[in-house]
Amino acid sequence: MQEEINLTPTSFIVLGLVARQGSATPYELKQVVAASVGNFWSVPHSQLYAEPDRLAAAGYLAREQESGGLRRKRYSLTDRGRAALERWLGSPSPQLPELRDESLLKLFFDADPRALAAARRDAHRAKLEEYERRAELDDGTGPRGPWHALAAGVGHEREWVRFWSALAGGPHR
Amino acid sequence: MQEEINLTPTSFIVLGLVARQGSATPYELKQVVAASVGNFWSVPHSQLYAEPDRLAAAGYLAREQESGGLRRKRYSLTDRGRAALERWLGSPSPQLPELRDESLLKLFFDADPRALAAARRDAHRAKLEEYERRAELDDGTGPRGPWHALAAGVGHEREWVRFWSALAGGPHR
DNA sequence: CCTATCATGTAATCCGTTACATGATTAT
DNA sequence: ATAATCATGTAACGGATTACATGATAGG
Repeated sequence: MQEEINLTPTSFIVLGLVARQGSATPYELKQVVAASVGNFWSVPHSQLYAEPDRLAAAGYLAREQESGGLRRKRYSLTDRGRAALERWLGSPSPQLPELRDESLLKLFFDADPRALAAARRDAHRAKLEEYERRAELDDGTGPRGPWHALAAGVGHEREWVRFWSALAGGPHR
Repeated sequence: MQEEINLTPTSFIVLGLVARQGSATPYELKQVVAASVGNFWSVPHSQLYAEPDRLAAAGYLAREQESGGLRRKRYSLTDRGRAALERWLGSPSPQLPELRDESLLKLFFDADPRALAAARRDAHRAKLEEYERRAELDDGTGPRGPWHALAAGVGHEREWVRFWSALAGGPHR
């Protein structure tokens, strides 16, 4: 009777955000994804409508129809969902993530480094500055997870600014 | 008569490798992907059978059946394929890549940082050492693209070793 | 000779992307 | 009022992953 599904990272983004909010509608998920985790793992809004239903069908979320005018669907964690989230949080991730940077592919296949590098440097610089601004706003209250993730993002962007800058500036061939 | 397809990064990996090799069979592609670009953008072998056919149907690759015992399919670039590859190499990549690091998701959702960090640090350290070994082997001949990509990988892994080490070692909460 | 691994594919499923669509709010 | 944007979805398609399958080669 309960559908068997396998849980993807998208699933855990939904479960994690619903856990943090207590309950959420797809549109609320869209908002909070955009403002937080979407910076390093974005989810198109259509998924934020489809995925909660998938999770509900498998018993990880409870779904209630609001009775008000919009009759929106609101989701909250079931015990099963909370357990799955906890298990995931406690388990190691065996695979290293892949870069999957299209510019790096182009570089690999001998695109002109100078031409690539300047644009990439600027793009990463802009992202870096955005993160740094955001980091300044953090007041130290609230969960530490997002703060750590932000710190990771800063380091990451900084490294890429370094790499592409070096390539844009100095090198010979 | 010619199918319309849109070209994904996987397409360009195939086109780029076929260009570099002159011609290739799916199995050869599998080998060379594993040894090179697969380090930062892997492609499952089934795709390396399907994708060349897709590209051939759209006129980007020519396909010939070998007459020998195995009758393997061998692909080579058409003018159309070469043009598409060149166009791609010369165009900028507008989007910044996303991290999509599952460990970072867990960190974001308040998994225990210490537990995560030690394992991540070691994994990235191993990858870093592999890259550094490979970099030593490079003799400076051959195309510069892969060399640059390797340098990027070294910087990237080094940064992650730094980040996770800091998290595993010092921090307080 | 037998077994394990290499080599070479095909098939099914499914998640994710993209496009389409429409009612509600806000701005002008 | 009208236009624009916000809010809330649905539908179609396709590429990617996973699983299945089988012939060749090499090791024991």
